[in-house]
Amino acid sequence: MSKHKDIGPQDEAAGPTGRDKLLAAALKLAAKSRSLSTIGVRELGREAGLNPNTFYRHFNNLDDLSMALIDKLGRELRAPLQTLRRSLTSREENVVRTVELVFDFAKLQPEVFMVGVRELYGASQPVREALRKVIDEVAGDLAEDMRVMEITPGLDDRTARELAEVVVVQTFHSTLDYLEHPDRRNEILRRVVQFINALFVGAMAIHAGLPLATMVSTQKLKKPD
Amino acid sequence: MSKHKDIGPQDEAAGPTGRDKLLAAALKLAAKSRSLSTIGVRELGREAGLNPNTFYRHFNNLDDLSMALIDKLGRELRAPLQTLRRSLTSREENVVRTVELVFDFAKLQPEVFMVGVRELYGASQPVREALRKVIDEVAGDLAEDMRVMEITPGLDDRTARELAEVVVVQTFHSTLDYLEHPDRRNEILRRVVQFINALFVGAMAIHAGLPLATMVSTQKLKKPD
DNA sequence: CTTAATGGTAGACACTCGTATACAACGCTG
DNA sequence: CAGCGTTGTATACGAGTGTCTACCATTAAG
Repeated sequence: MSKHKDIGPQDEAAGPTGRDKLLAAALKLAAKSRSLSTIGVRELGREAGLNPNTFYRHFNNLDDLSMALIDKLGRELRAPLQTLRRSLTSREENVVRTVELVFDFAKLQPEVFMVGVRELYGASQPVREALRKVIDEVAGDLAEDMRVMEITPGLDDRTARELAEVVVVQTFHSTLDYLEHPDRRNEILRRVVQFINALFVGAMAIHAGLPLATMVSTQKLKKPD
Repeated sequence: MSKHKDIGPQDEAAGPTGRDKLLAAALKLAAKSRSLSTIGVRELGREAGLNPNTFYRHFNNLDDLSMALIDKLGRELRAPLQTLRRSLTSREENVVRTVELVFDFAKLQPEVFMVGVRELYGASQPVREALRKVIDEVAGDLAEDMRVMEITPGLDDRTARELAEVVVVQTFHSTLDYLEHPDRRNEILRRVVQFINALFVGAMAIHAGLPLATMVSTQKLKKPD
């Protein structure tokens, strides 16, 4: 039914391999309805326009397929982020630009993000761990940014790393809200940026020597009335 | 085939109603393996020691059961938090105590938390919304705390409310890590408290217009598309 | 031309599943 | 007593599932 022997100058666009078809189908199904681990092999084949058994030619488990999908996700997300990092010279715009990039990416590939965030708390432990690893890597990139561009000067590496992790997780979660509520996108972007800024400022203020007792009561930081 | 005619004195501990059995079974199954929406009616009846069809005597859907479960979760979580709030007089210990209470509660009822956080990003939209509502309520309580105890004096209500929300969500997420890694619990508790403190301090510093804040908070938003 | 590997198909087996219908035991209330 | 709503059971049907075995088509190597 398909003539995939079309050797053109630069084809492959019209003839994705069965494996890719299955991956795309899994993404589509997972985004639309349920979680990855609950998709059926037959359902998958149906969506991909393939025989159910073809699945086993390429994967052993659904977990196997999931891991392949996460690999793809990690590669597709991290690359543009690193590219952006190289293009940003002024530290003032770093946070906003980065969050904007993530959100733009989410708009372009909504399924990837929906599935990714969802599976972060999903049933399969291997999948969860693989996703944590992706997040760890992105957080590592961000921490490196923070250090090189002196976004949080003076902060020790460990704290910076912990901050980066929280920021990344929070941003990813917000992505879901961002996708689900197109009418509130500016509001959501504003909140995330505000959150990140507050977090950075607070961490540095604490690190700059404010005693912990005053931290919570904060009478020293008097209001500007 | 079964002699279920074993009536105790007149307690209810030995004889919970079928509805409760089903709820407990659902919690157990959802915590152990998959998400709520993927549990089978038959599986549920089996776990509860009941006939599959008994399910339909009490619920219409799995979503129906899920909502009942979330109601229970909300009630069981919010009450002790409010009790604790009344017992705390010194504002210095408020943050730590509250987080500790949540974590203790999580240790007592791990399944509830696991399922709750998981379903926050699950397949069923009604369930997601119900859980958001629970989080909103807890965040409302926290915001009220912050206002009354002057934890973040001078901060406008809206910002305080947004902070509270982020804090609650982050704490809930951390609960999963807390449960999954018993060896790292002190570390996780420390991180959450540090995170909350940094967030509060940073928000107030920005609000107070401290020069420290200008380093990272002067970024401008790109114009929306 | 033979051979083998790779990717895809077809059919079949033994399940599990949701749900419909019918039936039994119970506590009410009359 | 009868009547009735509630809760739980037994059975059965059709649909969907994972996976096994066998078969076909294309490609590349010998």
